[in-house]
Parts: sequence; C-alpha cells; structure tokens
Amino acid sequence: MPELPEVETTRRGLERPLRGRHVVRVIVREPRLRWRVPRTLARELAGTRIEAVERRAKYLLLRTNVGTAILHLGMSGSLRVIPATTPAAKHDHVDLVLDNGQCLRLRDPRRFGALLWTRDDPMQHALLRHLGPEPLGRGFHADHLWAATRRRRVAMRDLLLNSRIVSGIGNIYANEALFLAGVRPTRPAGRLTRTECERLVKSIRRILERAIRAGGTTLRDFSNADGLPGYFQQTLQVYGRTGELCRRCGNSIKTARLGNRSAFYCPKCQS
DNA sequence: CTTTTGACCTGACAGC
DNA sequence: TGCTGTCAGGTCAAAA
Repeated sequence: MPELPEVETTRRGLERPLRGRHVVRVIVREPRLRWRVPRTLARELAGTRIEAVERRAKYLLLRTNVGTAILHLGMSGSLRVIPATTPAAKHDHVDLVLDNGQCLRLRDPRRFGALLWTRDDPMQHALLRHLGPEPLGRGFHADHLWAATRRRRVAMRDLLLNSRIVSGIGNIYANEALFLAGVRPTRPAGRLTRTECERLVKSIRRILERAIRAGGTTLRDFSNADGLPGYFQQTLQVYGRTGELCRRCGNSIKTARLGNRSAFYCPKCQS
C-alpha cells in the first residue's frame, strides 16, 4: 500500500500525538513481520521519550532519547493512535502504550512491514544506508536522473521503483509521474532524453506534492493516523484505469506487464 | 556490474 | 456456498 505520500501523511498525523510523550509499555502480539521484531525492542523502548517522528523514503523513524524505532508499513500496514484500552483486532501486531492512556497501534495483515530498533544513527542502518535521494529534496534533480539512466536498459517504470536511485516512489506514483511527463513506463531508461529527465523530475515532484496534499491514495485499505482514507485516487490519471478513457485525449488506457507488476499508460499521450 | 526471479503473507474478488 | 486462481500499494536476496 503505502508509498511516500501515504507514509508522509501518516507521519504528519503522528507527530502531534507522539512528540514529547513517554512510552510506558510495549506489547508485541505478533513479532513475525518482514523481519522478526527484536526481542530487545520492548525492553529498550519502554521508558523512553519520543523526541521526533521523521520519515526517510518509506520508513518512519521514531526518535527517542535512547535510540530510534524504524518502522515500515510494507504493503498493508497502518498506524493509529487510539485509547490503549481498545480491544486488539486481528492483525493488530504491536502497541506502544503512551503515558496519557493512548497507544500507537500497528496493524499489518500481510506482515510485509517492519519494526526495528537501533541505538546508533538510523541513517547508517543497513536498510537506510544505500537509499537514493528524497524525491522532494534538493538531492533529486535532472542531472542525477540523467546520470542514473545512462546505459541502463531497464524500463523507466522499474528504474523509478529502484530505491537506490530515488527513494519512496512506488508503483502508483511511478506510473502517474510517467504519464505527466509523457514517457511510457516500458521505455528503456537509457533512451530518455535530457529534456525528458527534466520533465520527469518536475512531474515526480508535482505528483507527490499533490498526493500528500490529498492525504495519499486509498485503493483498498490505507488509512491515516486518524483512521481516515486519502482521496488522491480520484485524481489518478492511469493507475488502475485499464480500459477507461484517458482524461487528456480520450484514448483507452493500456496495461503493460513489467516483471510481475502492472504498468499503466496512455498510448497516445506517452511515448 | 545489471537484470530477473522468487520469496515473504493475507484478503478481496472473479469465475466455475 | 465453496473452491481455485489471480491480483494487490514493497523490497530483499539469490540466481542468471
């Protein structure tokens, strides 16, 4: 589910209820996520004070006075702050109980998410160390994309999903940004022109900013920290619209199978 | 090195 | 009402 805009929406919703709060207790009902929740996490996190809620790519970082909890929502994860007395439903795997009677609850039916703990600089953690620039940050620009695409045969859609080149973009926004830039998802990366790289950088920024403003995209089960859906799905131009009409030219939206995942495009608007 | 494939999971949905 | 097959927002590790 969650790509950068959904994770950022979650982060913004968590900041107020979490910052400055103490974690009094940690309940791990199901430790088997993408990686096993460390046995030490409950003990180390209990008693800490949450100083900041940050995001890097699709990771959420809960910075405490002692260390940092690294969270990933995988495909189906969501986080909510609710009264600690709320009965846990199926797939509610972890609670961080706070000092005000509330708790941060992690739900993740598919268990592709992660909850890890480090006392060191989280940016040096093995999962974060090799991440490419933030697409909304200064490190992401046309020069970077140009250099990263040279001599590469991968389809442009797949290059945008490569978190070492640019982080935080998933299948929805890769497809949407490529539509906006007029580039087919199947186009070999090395065949992009300099101008197209410039257009694509702008398109990626625009799409992500719009999606954040809309509170993210809810296709089936994304909800923000207040349990509410996003509404960017109403704005989608190509993703999931196979057979429907292009909002720009009226042509029929097509699907391409790239690897195991669908790519969507308008054959007239994108080349 | 680059690129592809399989793996990890549950749930929703279509079709029989 | 089953049952089976397909698909889903991620991404790592291993194979080619």
